[in-house]
Amino acid sequence: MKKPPTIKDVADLAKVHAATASRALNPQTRDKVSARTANRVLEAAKSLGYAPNSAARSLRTKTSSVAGVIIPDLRNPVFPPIVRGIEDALREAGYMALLGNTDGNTERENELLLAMRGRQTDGFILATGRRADPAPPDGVPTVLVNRRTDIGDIPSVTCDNTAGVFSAVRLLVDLGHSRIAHVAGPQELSTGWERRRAFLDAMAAFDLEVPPDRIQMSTAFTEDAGHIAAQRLPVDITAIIAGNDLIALGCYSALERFGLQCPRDVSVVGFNDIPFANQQRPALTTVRIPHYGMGFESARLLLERISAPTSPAKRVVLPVELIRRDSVAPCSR
Amino acid sequence: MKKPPTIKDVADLAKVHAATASRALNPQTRDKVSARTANRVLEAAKSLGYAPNSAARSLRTKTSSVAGVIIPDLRNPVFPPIVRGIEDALREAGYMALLGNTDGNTERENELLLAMRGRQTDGFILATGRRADPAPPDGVPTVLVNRRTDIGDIPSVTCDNTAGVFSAVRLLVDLGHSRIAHVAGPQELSTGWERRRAFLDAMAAFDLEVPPDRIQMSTAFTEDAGHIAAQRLPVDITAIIAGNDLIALGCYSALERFGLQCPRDVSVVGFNDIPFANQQRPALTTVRIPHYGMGFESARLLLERISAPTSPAKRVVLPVELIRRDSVAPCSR
DNA sequence: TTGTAGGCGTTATCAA
DNA sequence: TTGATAACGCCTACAA
Repeated sequence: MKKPPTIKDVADLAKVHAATASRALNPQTRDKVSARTANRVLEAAKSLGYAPNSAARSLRTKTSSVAGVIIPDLRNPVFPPIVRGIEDALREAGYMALLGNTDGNTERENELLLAMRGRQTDGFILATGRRADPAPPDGVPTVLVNRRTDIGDIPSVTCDNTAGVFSAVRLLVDLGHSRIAHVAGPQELSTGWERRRAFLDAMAAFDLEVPPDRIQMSTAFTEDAGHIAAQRLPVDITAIIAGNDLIALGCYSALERFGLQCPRDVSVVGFNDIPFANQQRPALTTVRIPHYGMGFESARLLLERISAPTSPAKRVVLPVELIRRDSVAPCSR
Repeated sequence: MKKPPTIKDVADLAKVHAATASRALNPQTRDKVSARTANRVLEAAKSLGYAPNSAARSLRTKTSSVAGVIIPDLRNPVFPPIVRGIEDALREAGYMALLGNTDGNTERENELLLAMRGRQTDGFILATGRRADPAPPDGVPTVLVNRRTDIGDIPSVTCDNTAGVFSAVRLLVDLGHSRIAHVAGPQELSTGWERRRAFLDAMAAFDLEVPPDRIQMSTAFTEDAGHIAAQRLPVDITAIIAGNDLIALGCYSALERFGLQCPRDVSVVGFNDIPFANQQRPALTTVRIPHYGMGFESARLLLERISAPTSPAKRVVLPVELIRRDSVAPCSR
């Protein structure tokens, strides 16, 4: 178990001084070195399998090229592609991701933020979407993904929830539906709140009534919670827009329980287009959101902020796409 | 945005030398300092909001309390729960996870290993293990999860693929099947190889023939690859054991294409029990593996190795469970 | 273009 | 028990 090579080893092998090796190794300063020496150094580095010691570099430069990524739970199917997108964008810039799960627990989130900041994290990407979250640790660049705060003081990357719900409502209206219900996600999360908001706006735009009992709150973005909430809906509805796909699946099972068939009796639209949405019976009509792209963009935005921390807080909104499958049909009642 | 306090600031405030402050702050060495001074230092630290600079500490101690986790692709549904388990176990020990995806690309894997090692990673958990992978070069503690090498020189956490396949074969045999086929995963991966091996052994144990064309290789653990491989199977088979669930879904669509019904004409068994396996039509019978537990155990094992690097390489094998659903039925032919 | 020197914050070793 | 000192590996003025 020998110790990894240092820049000194590389320099010795290339017969230059460590300072020169440093300049040759760093693309930023490479042009302050003759091309010939630079090549020699680069080759020496490769032959030794040299990797810069980032602790030393961090100590010197006060940056770590590491971003903290904090999400509620990786097992929620929306997050893997987001995290993957983040990682790909970070990698392009030589950054890596420190990952942490909070299970929606604020205390744990704060612990994680503290622990990561102690590890010299250059910035944070948070997907832990409460609407009223306190501003993150000051001075450390932060970007929100898939959520945003009510006051727009933190840069964020979200998808166009409003347009997505509007297109779903429009589709149902075009199919003749008017008694449309909404099983909303948790209202303390920006996604749950925005989609309910958009639902009300869209229904109003189409001059359709929404009696209070046609909106039921699901306590979580899960199939079980959706099932429970859907059972409270009145029986005269002909279509449901669900807060997300898992809630939509909960609606499926609730309908089944009431002896109703989808889409014959009730149409259902989800949100997210998770994997396997197209394999459900019936295949789920849903609003596809660009998970990977949102992750990717959020990392780009973070990198931007890291290099220009005082730039104004952008809010990026990515377009969504309605994917029509078998869970919607013309209104029969 | 003023710079954070250093140990020197704490020492000055407590009127001691920095070295003493360091001893007082570190629980390990606290007893080398008088209780009175220790208290003074601790209070000074708190009042300044002191947090140690982990870059400096890493530089000095060569440890970082960070583990590198390298997987092929987070979007593959088996990995999120594994990674989550890893993270939970690491957190218990004050560790964090640096995550990297390789897409099965060896070059990228080496890049990642290098970059992570440069970041002072204390150890690695690899879920990318090809069977013939050489040991990681440089004595950095490493654990494989969900994979292992043919020579057992690297600690690993896997599930009992052999028992899983045996129980699947037994179920099918009990249902009267004898012309059982296997759509195997990639043979350079230990999971693909072990399951095929176990299939042959199990069939032999039940005195059943396996003509060569009843084993077809899938080039990847994906639905598409499974579909393609399944199309090459002879038509007289009455049951398929798939290398994993995604391959099993590929078998579903291949059967459909041949006008065969599952389970009426052909029974299908998968492996892994990914989310939504129970929502397929028909609901997939499969071998459930303890994803989260494997991740958790692998992190525990890594921590063990970090504290005792020369201990013998354990190989942990976790039990699996056959989940019977609607994709198997008594043999009708 | 290259070398020299100093310091980032912490901790381990040695001396008092 | 405490203090002084050096060193971890890298980067960057500054000097040559």
